[in-house]
Amino acid sequence: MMGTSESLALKLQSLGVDAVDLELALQAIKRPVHVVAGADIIRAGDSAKRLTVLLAGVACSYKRSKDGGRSILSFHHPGDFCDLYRYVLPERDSAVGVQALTDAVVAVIDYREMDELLTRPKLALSFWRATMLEAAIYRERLTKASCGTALERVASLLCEQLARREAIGINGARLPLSQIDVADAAGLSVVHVNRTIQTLRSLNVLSKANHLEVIDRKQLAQIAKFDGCYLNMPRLLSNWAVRVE
Amino acid sequence: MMGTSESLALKLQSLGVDAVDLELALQAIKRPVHVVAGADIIRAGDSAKRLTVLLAGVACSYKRSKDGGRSILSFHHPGDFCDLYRYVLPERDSAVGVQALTDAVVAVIDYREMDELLTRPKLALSFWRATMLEAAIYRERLTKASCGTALERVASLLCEQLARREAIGINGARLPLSQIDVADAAGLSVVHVNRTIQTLRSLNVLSKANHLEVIDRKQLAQIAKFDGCYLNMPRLLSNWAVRVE
DNA sequence: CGTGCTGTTGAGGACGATCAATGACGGTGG
DNA sequence: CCACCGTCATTGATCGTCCTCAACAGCACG
Repeated sequence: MMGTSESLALKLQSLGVDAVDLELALQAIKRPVHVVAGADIIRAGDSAKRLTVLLAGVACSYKRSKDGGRSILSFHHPGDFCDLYRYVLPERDSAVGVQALTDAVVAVIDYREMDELLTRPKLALSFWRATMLEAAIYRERLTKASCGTALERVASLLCEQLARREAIGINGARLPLSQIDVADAAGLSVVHVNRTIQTLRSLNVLSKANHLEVIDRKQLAQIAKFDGCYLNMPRLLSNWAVRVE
Repeated sequence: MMGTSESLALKLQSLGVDAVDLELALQAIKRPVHVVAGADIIRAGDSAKRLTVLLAGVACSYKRSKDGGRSILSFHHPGDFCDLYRYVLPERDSAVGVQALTDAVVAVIDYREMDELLTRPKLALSFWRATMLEAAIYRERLTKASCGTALERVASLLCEQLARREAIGINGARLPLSQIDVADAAGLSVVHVNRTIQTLRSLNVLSKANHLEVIDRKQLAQIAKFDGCYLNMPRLLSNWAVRVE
């Protein structure tokens, strides 16, 4: 797990964690395990006494509707904490689960060690920041989901993932998501997502390959009306145009 | 402001603040002012060195789209902090503003005093909880906005507001929101919100009066598929049915 | 070689947006 | 006191986006 904690380190640094605290936090991470694509990392309703951190791969937080449908609330990338909410809120019965979308590696921090970490005020503030960032992401998704067209929603989703991955040192233009994942996250039908993606391909924004690969980020950001500011990642400001008008 | 801080006290208590910390927090609240309906409480892009707390009235966080449209991200009720995100995230240019929807009273906590408050670990955790709760609200709104029908969206919105107001001791069935506010928050056109509300009226869920008044909460919660758990308010569990199926 | 999953294509229909007009109400100034 | 105005609520009609259903192609898997 030596190599796999790099993303986590970058993530924590972007949250303002200093060198000493970073070392402490990394030492608290224990028991890395592999998870196969499609498996649940956290079952809804389960209430373990530890935090789960994604170290490699892509996962998603999701809810099941009673008709069996999956509604994806957010994607997780390496360095993300998957269940911070369970630590902070006494709420027993969160209906939210976390599922691996690719083969993944996760590790844990026991609540006891987390308690220790939080005695350090600056570290506590950083974790608060992580939650604030999550809220900002939801907020952004919410506006796009409420008012945006399908094209905007999908483009916005892709921008967000690319930007977040960039922030943790993953610069590839390819996103390991299926169209089904995108549909469940954007709140669109698979059929329509397919057509939307084809539109993006015909605009030379996405590659013609049968996987999800972004060719023209600038145009994608334009279509999405994407303003990366809300992600609060200083490293990104140069790459993602700030909408001015 | 003696009377107006009751909601804030209830809110903080529901976040787990103990008596001592509560007293400290309340003492940090300064300079209450009246705001008329429609006025901005916080302008987007403004970066003041103080937190703003809503003490009375209803407000909303909103974003303006470039065509002048208003997209409401969340409503604020007495006791809510309006701009916690600015304190926590260095992000300078949040495009989010806060507007009073009714005549309101707001007060402030200077950042310096907030820094003091946060040296108390339990209080810091409570503020983190507040943000986590906000995130949970966004998450819930997101699922409804993505997958729900207009009826579900509107009903869900109303349930959320009623439940949150109940948690701070406001039990009235009337919500001081215009149909325009509901439309901007639900991501629907005013016209369609109007028709949706008429449907709810014909179902005897809303009163026939020309303001927004909920008659049958149980049915409203059913229509909204509302599960108040995510609001994490112990006092409410008895009133809002937990969806089981 | 079948079986399952993802991606693709076509056709019809529903939900909600948009445009336009009218009514109801309160406030303001003549 | 009444005419005028602005805001909010309401109604009708049309149109577009996206959903649903259904079928099929490509590919990995056992």
